[in-house]
Amino acid sequence: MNAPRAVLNRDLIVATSLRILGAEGLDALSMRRVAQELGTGPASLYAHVENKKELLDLIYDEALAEVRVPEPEPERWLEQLREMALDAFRVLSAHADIAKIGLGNLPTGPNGLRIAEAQMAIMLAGGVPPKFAGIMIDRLGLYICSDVYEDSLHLSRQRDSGKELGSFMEEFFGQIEGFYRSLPVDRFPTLVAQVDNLMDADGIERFEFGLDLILRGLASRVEGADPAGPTTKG
Amino acid sequence: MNAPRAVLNRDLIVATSLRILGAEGLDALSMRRVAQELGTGPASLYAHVENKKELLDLIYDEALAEVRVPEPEPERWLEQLREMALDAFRVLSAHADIAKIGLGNLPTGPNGLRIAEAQMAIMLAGGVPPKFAGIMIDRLGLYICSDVYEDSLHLSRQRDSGKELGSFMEEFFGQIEGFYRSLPVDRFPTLVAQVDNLMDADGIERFEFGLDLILRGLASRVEGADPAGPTTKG
DNA sequence: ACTTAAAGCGAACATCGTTCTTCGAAGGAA
DNA sequence: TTCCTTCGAAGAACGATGTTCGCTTTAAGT
Repeated sequence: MNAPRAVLNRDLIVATSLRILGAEGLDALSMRRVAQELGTGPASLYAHVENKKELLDLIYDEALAEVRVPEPEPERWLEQLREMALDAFRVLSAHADIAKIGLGNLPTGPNGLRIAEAQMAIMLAGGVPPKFAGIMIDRLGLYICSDVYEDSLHLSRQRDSGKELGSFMEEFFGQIEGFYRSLPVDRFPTLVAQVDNLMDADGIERFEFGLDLILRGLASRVEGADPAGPTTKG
Repeated sequence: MNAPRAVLNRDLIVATSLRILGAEGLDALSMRRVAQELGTGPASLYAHVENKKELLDLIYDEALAEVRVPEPEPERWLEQLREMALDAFRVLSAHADIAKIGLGNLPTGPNGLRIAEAQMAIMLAGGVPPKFAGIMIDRLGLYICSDVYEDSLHLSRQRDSGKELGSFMEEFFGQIEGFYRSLPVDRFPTLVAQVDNLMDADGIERFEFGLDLILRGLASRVEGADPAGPTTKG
């Protein structure tokens, strides 16, 4: 019986984990589940990976590989920053609740560094003061990750409920809306009156709104930049 | 033997949990730990609390009780919004890593609602379009919670290391800085050149910078507001 | 061919959240 | 007072988790 040895390796473990994450979510991504998928036991994984945290960091950076980075065009620096943020949002959203891993971990993997390098280059080319650019990388990453993470919690709840996405969201937000409407008007007059404005706007809309605020704020601190920001919609 | 019965109740459990959270962190806050502190077993808690998630939601709202809310002054709406955000940041930071609970949970507790009501009232008084105000409450809450959460991860790591806070932070960021400096210059030229600008600025400074961006961005979308934002520092 | 270093892997440990089940005491009704 | 109902207290256990220990098996080096 010449069963092939050394079938296990780091890349295979990472790829398998990423597949499980996408299909079943972060809660289902246990060491045992990964091992099971590879036809072995959990102990076998520890020869290739320090611990679970390292494995998570690895699959996070692996997911970031899909984020595209452009060559800096000084005239379009704000638009480029915006495009990169939207692309990162798209990629992270596509990998379900991976954003939880990125929250609070500054980028040390090759792809995280690649993205940070591109952001820094774009901002410096655009004339953003280096000190601002340094903090901006941090703030942008935090905003993107936290927003995707928030969305992922809804998806996780939907997965647990077993319902179909559309009907689940409808029911979920319907309940929230009903809750807000049932609040005592004397204590929360403004909130109750504005329920509609609290509830409309879906995920991507909210993300773009906040991103636009941040970029407008940055532009207002950079000399020569259009204070109206990259978009003028609304 | 008139041993007092019914020593357990919701408020006592919440208060005890909040004390453990502050002293030992979120990781140490298990149902068993809370029960032990109350001299009983974990099963006893379930008579007063649905499950752990509900308990966490309760202590989160309890912590929010410390956030002060002002009467709206239409002329100072941006400053008031800023003051509330800083106050919430202060309160959440004081309760260690409680911010993780608030991430992704829209406010349904009495204190969360009280804060949202005040924010909405301030913005409407200041002339912010209701649709913007609705999203702003969401975006501000997300920004505050995610930033405090990021900080709490550092504190958690420091707690596990057993070291004193100052020396831990110094060592931690020293390692990160060293790592960045050791990167290959040909692949990450801009990043390596700007290490100093990536690392300076401590927690509160970063938070205020991002908050300022968001508020400037909002001001630029509201007619009649000062496009330079609430502060002009930097 | 023999040695050695390391991967594979079953079993176990210490946790965790939660549930089942039993016990006991408070409070109302007769 | 005495009985009965109700519900909180709590021990034990279930199924999971991340991780470690120790043994076996294999591949590579000399």
